[in-house]
Amino acid sequence: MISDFNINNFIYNFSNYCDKTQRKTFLKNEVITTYIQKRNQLCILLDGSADLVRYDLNGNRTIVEHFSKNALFGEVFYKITTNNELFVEAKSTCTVLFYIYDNIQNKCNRSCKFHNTLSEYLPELILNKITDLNTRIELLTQRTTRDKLLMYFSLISTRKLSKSFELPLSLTDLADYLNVDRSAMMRELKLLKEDKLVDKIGNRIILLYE
Amino acid sequence: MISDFNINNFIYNFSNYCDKTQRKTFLKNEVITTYIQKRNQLCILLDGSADLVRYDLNGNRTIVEHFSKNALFGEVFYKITTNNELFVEAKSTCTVLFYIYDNIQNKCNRSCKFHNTLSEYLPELILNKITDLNTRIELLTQRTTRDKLLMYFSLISTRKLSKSFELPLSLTDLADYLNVDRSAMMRELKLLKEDKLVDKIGNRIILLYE
DNA sequence: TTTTTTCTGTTGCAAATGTCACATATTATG
DNA sequence: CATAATATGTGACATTTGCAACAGAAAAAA
Repeated sequence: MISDFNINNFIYNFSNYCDKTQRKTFLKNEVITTYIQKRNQLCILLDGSADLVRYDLNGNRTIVEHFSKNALFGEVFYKITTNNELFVEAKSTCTVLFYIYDNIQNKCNRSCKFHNTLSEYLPELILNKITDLNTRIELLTQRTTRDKLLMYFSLISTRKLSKSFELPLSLTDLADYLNVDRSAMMRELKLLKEDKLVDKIGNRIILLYE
Repeated sequence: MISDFNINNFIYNFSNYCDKTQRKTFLKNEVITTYIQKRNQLCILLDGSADLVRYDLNGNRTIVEHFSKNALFGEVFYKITTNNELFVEAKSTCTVLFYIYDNIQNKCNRSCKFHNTLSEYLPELILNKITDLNTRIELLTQRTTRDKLLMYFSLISTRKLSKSFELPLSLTDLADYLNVDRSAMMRELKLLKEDKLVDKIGNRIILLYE
């Protein structure tokens, strides 16, 4: 397991010494990158959180992925298939490492400490990314809005080790993340309350089952 | 880019010489593995095709992922979050390499040719897996059944370099892959034909737009 | 071959979801 | 602070989707 200390340590100490990487800071709501060209750009979110967002022709907004600290993203991971534009938007102040991924073996030079360390950490970061994507697919393949909400709540509950937690998202964003209409989601949330499965006090969700 | 020749060559020649791997063949419809325990199993599909399938409590069947030659799968990539059982089922005769992934650096011994070669190829296989998962998410986040069908057809069309192609799936499987009810999907398919966007002759789909 | 099973195609109806419109609350911003 | 912008919450109505049931076609098994 990679500790936050380790990864931050390695990035902050070495990334500026490698001429193939770039480190940049973004304010909330700034666009970190777009997936339009076909660059081999690989990004590591060193700090903050961000969303990969798509707007379709009907004006629907979808939060395709949510990234938090140490997440990997970027165009290397994407084959452009649709005409829709994809943006990575900062949800808070973000520090991002940009890196052109040609080949992990293809280091800038043999003794570049940054690249050696990146090679060491990358497998675990990648494994985390894949499990995140699989979890995302599990969530999206829930058949009903109710099931999506319950699974989402269950995920956060597990992460926070509590049946009661603050939503880390606005309800508007949650609907865009679950790929459902916001007002339809609000209705389902009300039904969950009426069925005494979930309680909601302000921004706090309390799971009432089990 | 990894050629099929290279990867098969390396696997078939070396996998038997490494005591940390296992190679096994499965017939159509056999269960290759389940995602129940939390082993660090990593599998490489050397030949054939397979589906990751989930059955939920209501009897719905979902094809979570589809794997073809050189795909990676296995429990390493999965955090078990739901109670649902996940199976990997062979769709044709499959050859699968099983490998316990503790650490890619953690080779059986320094001179094991298999592990050295695996280390070399794995990054590209992983990159392919991530792009596949991202494409899967794009498909699942289409808002309507019509959009899902059109995107799916577009993906196959691009892959086959033709507006006319045989469906590689039964319609029943396609519905389970798009996460929609089969008869509802059939209805939408009929509407697509009526709207002259798509033609369907037997198993063959012809895209009529653009 | 015959029989059985699975797949395709279709329908009416019920249920779920999306759309729109609006009021109020909350949060940003000048 | 006042004002604007955004988010929450709700309801009536339209549309989409799911469900169940069935018949015929195709494929698999005996």
